[in-house]
Amino acid sequence: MRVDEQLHEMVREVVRSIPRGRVATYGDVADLSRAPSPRLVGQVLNQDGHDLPWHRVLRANGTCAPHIADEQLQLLREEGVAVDDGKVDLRTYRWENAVKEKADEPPGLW
DNA sequence: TACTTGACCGTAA
DNA sequence: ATTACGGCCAAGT
Repeated sequence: MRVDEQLHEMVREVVRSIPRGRVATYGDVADLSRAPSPRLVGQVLNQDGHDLPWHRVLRANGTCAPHIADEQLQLLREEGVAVDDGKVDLRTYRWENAVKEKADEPPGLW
C-alpha cells in the first residue's frame, strides 16, 4: 500500500509534533493533517511510522491497536503516561484539544 | 470493474 | 462493560 506522498508528509509532520508525555487519537491526527479519514493515518503509520513517535497515537477510546499494544504501552509508561489496564486516560493526556476544537478552517498553520 | 483489507470512529442495544 | 453495525477511504487483488 502506497499512500500519496503529500498525505504521507502531512500525517508524519503532525505525529512528529506531538509532545512527550502527551497523546493523540488517530482521529485527531486525521483532522490536524486534513487526512480524509482516521484509517489513512493508521495506513501511513504502518508504512512509515518507524522513525516517528507513533506510540503517542492511540484509538479514540484510549486503547492501542492490538498487535502493537505491548510495546506501545511500555513506551508510553517510559514517558510518564499513566496506563490503566491497557488504557490511557485521554482527558488527562490528550494533546491540545483546543487546537482541534476551534479549527474549522484556520489560516494555514498545518 | 468488483470485492477485500486495514495501527479507525460513533452510535445503539 | 461488550458486541454489532454502518460508515469511512485508499490500496491490493
